[in-house]
Amino acid sequence: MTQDTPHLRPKPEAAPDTRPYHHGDLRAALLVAAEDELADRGMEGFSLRSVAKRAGVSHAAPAHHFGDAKGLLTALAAEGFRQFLAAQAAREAVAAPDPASQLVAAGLGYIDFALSRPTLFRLLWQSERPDFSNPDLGQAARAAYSHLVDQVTEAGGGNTADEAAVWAIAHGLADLLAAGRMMSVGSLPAEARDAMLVTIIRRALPAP
Amino acid sequence: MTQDTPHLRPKPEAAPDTRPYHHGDLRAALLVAAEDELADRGMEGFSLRSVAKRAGVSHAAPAHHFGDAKGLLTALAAEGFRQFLAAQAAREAVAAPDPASQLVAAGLGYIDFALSRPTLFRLLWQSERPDFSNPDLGQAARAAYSHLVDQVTEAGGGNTADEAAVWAIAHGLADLLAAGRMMSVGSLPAEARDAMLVTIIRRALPAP
DNA sequence: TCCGTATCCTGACACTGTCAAGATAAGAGG
DNA sequence: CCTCTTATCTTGACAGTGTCAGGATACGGA
Repeated sequence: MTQDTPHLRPKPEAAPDTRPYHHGDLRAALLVAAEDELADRGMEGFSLRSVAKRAGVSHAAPAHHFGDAKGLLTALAAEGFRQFLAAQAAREAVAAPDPASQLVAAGLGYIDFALSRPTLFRLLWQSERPDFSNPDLGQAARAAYSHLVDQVTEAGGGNTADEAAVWAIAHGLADLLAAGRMMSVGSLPAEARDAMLVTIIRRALPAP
Repeated sequence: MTQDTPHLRPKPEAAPDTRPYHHGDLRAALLVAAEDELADRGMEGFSLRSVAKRAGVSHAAPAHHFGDAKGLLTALAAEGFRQFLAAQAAREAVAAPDPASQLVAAGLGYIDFALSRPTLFRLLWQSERPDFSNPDLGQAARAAYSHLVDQVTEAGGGNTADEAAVWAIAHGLADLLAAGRMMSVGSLPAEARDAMLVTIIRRALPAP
């Protein structure tokens, strides 16, 4: 949900030409700005001062809401994990109700998320910047894992190998496609690409 | 901006500064120092000045050999891809000679590399810092991909889905294990872990 | 109304990467 | 042996970064 930041965002009845001293909902605005920053400059070009500038606020303002940069990225990662689960749920909602189809749909949602928000995907899975001992983030991350385990169990798998195989193949596809490294699949048109992904993911499913 | 910082740096005339003005093989030393830096401080804590300090050289010395930080990381990534292939070759050398076993061995080598050098693995596959249009790096990266395609072809698979499935499952396992996210597999003792990985990778192999 | 306090700003510091200019050593040609 | 050229390395500077300290502002009760 990248917003286009056209101009100021005053409360409708506020003074039109002067930005109020108090932002109103700076915390949410900073999270939006942080995701825009990640999308624009990548994980390694991320700058806290630039995020503050995007939100139209001084360079030290984020500290009051998030402590430091790690705190901001921790909050963003927690929100990201929730949206990550939502992307899977969106695919599951339009898939056949049998467990195997639901599991494949979850894999497609996994990949959808990585393709539509590649840098946020990296923040969740590969970055060392979020604080994963944070309770909120830890809970959000565990929820994602639990969802996988539940789906595999319902699809008939019960052991470690079943879980790991499905997880690894979905994650591997997501990561390689998000990084633009798997062009043989990534350059296909959306429909053909989805069909290909379904074929691949089905290989890792527990044998019936 | 520390202009009047007291430089308490007594260059001892009496004490022999045995370090010669010219290093001798600074380029190689910087590559070693850079990998140490990545291993110690992670991808996001990497500092060019710190690398120079590790090599016992001034902060601007790396510029002459690599241009800028991107240049250093590009050279390191090229070297990394060659070691990445070497890790696969090491596993292949001790595996059965049939194509399927060789392909599984390559997958184990893929994972070995990610586990023994996790940050370097990220530099190769997820970082935006290396310049992948660099000829040397491009060639090294293509060699890794060609090796995969060759192995899959010999193992009887010929289509895109075959290649992608094996690649994705090896890469997914490597990335999740290197990040410490797949503890159900990662916490196993080495021998049991390898057996588990073989079981998982075989699922993605082309059907005979 | 008034005041406590959450919110936000300004200024400073130690870092970072990169550029410019000078110092030093190695090697080639006489 | 002596100069000259060139590659190598150092020093110093600048803008940008994250974070801390202290001051300014305005919201929300009392």
